This record gives sequence, structure tokens and C-alpha cells, in this order.
Amino acid sequence: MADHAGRDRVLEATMTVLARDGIHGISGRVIAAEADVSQALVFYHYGSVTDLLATAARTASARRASTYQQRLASVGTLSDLVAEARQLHREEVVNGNLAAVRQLVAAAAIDHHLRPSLQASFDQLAAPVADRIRELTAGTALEGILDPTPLARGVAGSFLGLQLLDGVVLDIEDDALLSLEQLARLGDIVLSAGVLESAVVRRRLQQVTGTGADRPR
Amino acid sequence: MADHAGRDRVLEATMTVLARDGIHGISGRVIAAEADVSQALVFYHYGSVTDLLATAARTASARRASTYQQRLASVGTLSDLVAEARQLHREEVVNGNLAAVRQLVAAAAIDHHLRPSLQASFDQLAAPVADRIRELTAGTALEGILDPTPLARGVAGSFLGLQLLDGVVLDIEDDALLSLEQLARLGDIVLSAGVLESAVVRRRLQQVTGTGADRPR
DNA sequence: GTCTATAGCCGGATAGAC
DNA sequence: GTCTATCCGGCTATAGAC
Repeated sequence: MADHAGRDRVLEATMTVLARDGIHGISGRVIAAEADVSQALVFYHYGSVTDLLATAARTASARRASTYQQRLASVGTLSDLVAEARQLHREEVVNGNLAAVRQLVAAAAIDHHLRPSLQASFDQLAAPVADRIRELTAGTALEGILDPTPLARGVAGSFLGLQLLDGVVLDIEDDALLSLEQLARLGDIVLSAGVLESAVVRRRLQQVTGTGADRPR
Repeated sequence: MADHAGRDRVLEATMTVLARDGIHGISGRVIAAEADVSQALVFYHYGSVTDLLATAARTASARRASTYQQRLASVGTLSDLVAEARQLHREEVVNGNLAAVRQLVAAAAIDHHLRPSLQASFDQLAAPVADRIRELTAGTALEGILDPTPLARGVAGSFLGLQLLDGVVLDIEDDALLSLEQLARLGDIVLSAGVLESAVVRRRLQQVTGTGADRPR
């Protein structure tokens, strides 16, 4: 049970190599060496390196999706959401999944076949976020004005994008998360303090509806 | 003047190939063919493909930085900021610079030498954003509570990350920008309607300062 | 399913002519 | 600065033994 067959080891090795050498440095030979199998086995099981990458994309996606859905299901405030996101990010940095996804996103920009798997997992990531937005805005003046689904996709996309830049272009702990926590607290205050119910704000919110919420797709 | 020397054409071709074939599909041969020069010339001018990529990273970065700095200098509201960002994004999609940057970020995650150029342009992108945040919060209850520099880096990083996912994992016009515009309007209202000055909010803002604003680096 | 061996192409990089 | 020619190593993929 703990002894994986060659097929599984190859897939596991692909994730490792993707994280370590990137999409630029990946090859059947390197993967085979990492998995400690012969090079021919890679092609026997997956046909081509491209097809293997497609399988890797599905794997990485499935891992992300199941974890995220469970963990985001129970948060009650924006601050909780950010705290949970921070923890999830740390885990994905440590296990290398995020580094692999970064390479797969670059590869998917070129090879259209890789996209559906990544898109599917992104949808599953955004879904619980939309649920939380719905709960948070329920009963406030924002209900019916903000559209939870596209907003959640924007929020999830921003966060995923930020994760992918971490360690390359910025340090997420120094910059983004620090400030996101502040914004989240601010958002929680605005949502809970009833300020949105004031006459001034209510009147101005009509303008938001006017130019933003009706989308002619 | 309109006739570029081989050296420049090679660099230009590198950007084109990066956007079209990605970091996985790039090679001295392909670049040479695109630039319509001999393969040897690539190595004569740049030494190695890796070094050429480093130069490409500096080029792409410089292009982004100068444009962004000028264009973000004059926005007056969050809504303006989002509108300008949308326009900048469209331009960078069309000219292929964004596609090249996407590949360079993936490459920089593996090769540390590529990072400084990308980081430098990111810093130049975040700087005007920090200035706008300073202006927008000046005179409100948020002044002194939000830390403009890390917040700007978080905002800029989220947006850049989102840009890099556009067309691969999501469609920025359908999801993110639509909702970002709504959030921006909402933010503008909160900032301008004076709701932040109410006693309830002022009291609660102390808590934000307590756990977020003092950073022990 | 897994191996060794091999075909044949493509890649980085250099030598030397112009 | 730019070219042609070339070396050699790595890469994908397949054939055939076990």
C-alpha cells in the first residue's frame, strides 16, 4: 500500500520536477531519474511528456480543490477568510504544489489542453468564496448589489495570482497578507457596524447598481 | 533608424517567441529564425540563452514600469484606478508583453538571476499606487492606520497576479474587473461619505491598529 | 509493467571564414 | 557583426527482451 507502482511514482516525480526545474527544465529523462524508473516507462504509461503534464495538471488541481473547499466552508468573517487563506498558502508552499501550479499556468498559456483542469479547480476554489460572500452580505445594504459569483472569482483569482508571485516578485508575508488582514478587518467593521444602512450610503449605492451590477455579458 | 541591428532584432524576437512558444518552447534556434539571423549571432551577442532571458526580463520590466508610472500618476478615485488598470491590461495583452512576463515569472521562480529585473519593475508599479492610497486616505480616519507601502504592494501584486491568470484560468473582463469596479465604487463611497468618521467606526478602528499596523518586520 | 538499446531529431555552444 | 559548418550531448519516442 505504501509501495507505489511505477505509474504513480512517475506522476509524483513529475510534480517534484515541475516544482524544482520548472516547465523549461522538464523532460522524460529527468522525470524517469527522479521516479527511479527507466525512461521508457514514462512514455509507456503516459504516451508523451505533454500528456503527462495534462495528467499532472489534473492531479495538482484536484489536490487544491478538495482542500480549499473543506477549509473555506466554515469561515465567518473576512478576517477569518484571510487567516485561513494564509494557512493554506503556507501549506502549499511547503508541499511544493504551488510551485508546480505556477509552472503549469505558464504551460497552459501556451498549450490549450492544459487549461480545463486548472480552470475546473479554480471554479471549485471560487465556489466556497461566493458562499461566504453571500452569507456576509446577507441582510446588509449590499445584498442584491454585489454579484457574489463574479466577485468571488475576482477575489479568488487575485489571491491565487498573488500566491503565484510569492517568492518571485514579492514576499506575501511582508506585503500582501499584512495589508490584506487590515483591509479584511476594515471590511468586517463596515459590514457589521451598520454604517452601510445610513441614508447617505444607501442613496449612493444606487449608483453602484446603475453602472456595475447589470452586466450585459 | 527604423532598421534595427541584429542585436536588437534578437531581443525583440525573444519577446515574441516567449509570448508565442513559452519558456518551455524557447531556444536559440527558434529565436534566431524569428529574428531572421543565424543561430550563432544569438550566442555572440548574449553568450547564452539564459543570459538572453535575463536581458529580456529587464526589457519587459522597463516597458511596464515606465508606462505604469505615468498612467497611474493622475487618477483621483479608486474607480479611476480600476478603469486605468483595465486599459493598461488591454494594451499589454495586445502587444504581447503580458504573455512574455507570464513566462518570465515562471522562469524566475527557477532561475534566481531573473528575479531582480522583475522585482524592480514591480516596485515601480507599486510606488504610484502607494501615492494614490496616501492621497485617498489623507484626512480620513484611515490615515495613520493603513500602511500605504505594503498595502500598495499587495494591491499591485493582486492585480498583476490576476492579469497573469487572464485567458488561462479565468476571463478578467467577465469576472474580476466587473467586480473590482463595484468594489472600487463601494470604496469610494465609504471614503467620501464620511461614514468612517462615525463614533462606532472610530472606536473599532483602534482594533485594526492593534493587530495589524505595527509590524515587527 | 518494466527493462535495455537504439534511432533520429533538436539543442547549446564554438571555430573559423568573410 | 554576421555568416556557415560542426561537435556533442540531451531529448522524444519506439522496438524488442524479460
